[in-house]
Amino acid sequence: MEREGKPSGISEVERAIAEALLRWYETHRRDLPWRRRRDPYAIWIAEVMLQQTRVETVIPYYERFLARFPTLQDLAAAPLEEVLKAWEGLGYYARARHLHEAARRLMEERGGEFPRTLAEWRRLPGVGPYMAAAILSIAFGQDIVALDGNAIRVLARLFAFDQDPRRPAGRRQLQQRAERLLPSGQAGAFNQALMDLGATLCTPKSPRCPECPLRAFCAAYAQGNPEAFPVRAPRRMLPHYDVTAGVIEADGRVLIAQRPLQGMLGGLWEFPGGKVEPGESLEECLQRELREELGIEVEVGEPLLTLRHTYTHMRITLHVFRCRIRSGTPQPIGCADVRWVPIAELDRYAFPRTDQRIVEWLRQEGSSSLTRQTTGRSRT
DNA sequence: AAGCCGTGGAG
DNA sequence: TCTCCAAGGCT
Repeated sequence: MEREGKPSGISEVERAIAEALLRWYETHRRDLPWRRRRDPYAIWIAEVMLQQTRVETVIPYYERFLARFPTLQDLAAAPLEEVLKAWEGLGYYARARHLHEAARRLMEERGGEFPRTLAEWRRLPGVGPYMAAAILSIAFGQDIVALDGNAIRVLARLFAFDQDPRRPAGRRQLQQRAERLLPSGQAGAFNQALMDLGATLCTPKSPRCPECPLRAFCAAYAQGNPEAFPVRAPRRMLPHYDVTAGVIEADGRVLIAQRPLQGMLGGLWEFPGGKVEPGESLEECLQRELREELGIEVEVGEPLLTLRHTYTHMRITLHVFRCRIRSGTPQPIGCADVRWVPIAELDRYAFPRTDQRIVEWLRQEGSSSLTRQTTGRSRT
């Protein structure tokens, strides 16, 4: 008794798995902001933000972003700077640049109409195989499997899948096996059910198998080693770098530079500086960086603060110094732009986390020195 | 193919 | 303090 529109040879077990999954999802699905609506724009924004990012982290960003850019038209019409500001602190900033560029293209080339095929979605910057499938299944109800990290983990355990799902061959294999499970007309629920299951029960460490609706079908559970799946590659050691940054104040303003649009933290603003080279002192590094990036000669003053930070592929210790310009006028030589900004207006610019901490420090320093001044004046 | 790309929370 | 890693995509 084959159902229509499905691959042939769907077994009773495969049907039972999908049924158990969907039944569990009906009662256990998480109430998330982007699940309260079904328009492609909202789903798209959520999917971009959720890349490699926890739900709890995304929610406040999502709410603010949709309030600020309610429609595709609003997003396309906005300056990139405002989109980056809305993204500030969320990380992986290329997502914001790609999202903005894609919105502009959708408006210009399609009159604001969203694609309805995988191939068309994939042509948009920032849209990969997962996101295209997720949007089409969730927002358009198309019968397409969307495998994210959660779904991959759930399925790898369900099948005790011994290949590496990050490699193309393993990925294709898992995709095919997932498609056999997909109940037609319910791909959106099916995909999200796998994600919720992976996020809440079938977690990377200490999965809560006793509560799992798929326990009876799970090969890894039967073997007693669910944590062994999916197979993962060993981690590499993170290199460490010493980095310097300069705070240059003049006439009540502080100098900030915008990072090049491409590459790490692209388009964000920072206090200029850079990596210390072998055999170089912190002061020498800062002088060299400011000469190379801004074309100015500086005198390095007092150290202000030291920050540690871990990025995806390196750790840094950031040494922040006050600096004074000896000669030259700052120009955007090794950066996208340069600006003198009153400390009170720094919050208009998008900074990476480390520089946000410097901004915070400057504000406190400013208010405390203001307190000192006020106290001093009152005594005079 | 494999390295790059942020951040914060959990354990 | 340290490791792991979360609704991936780009080059």
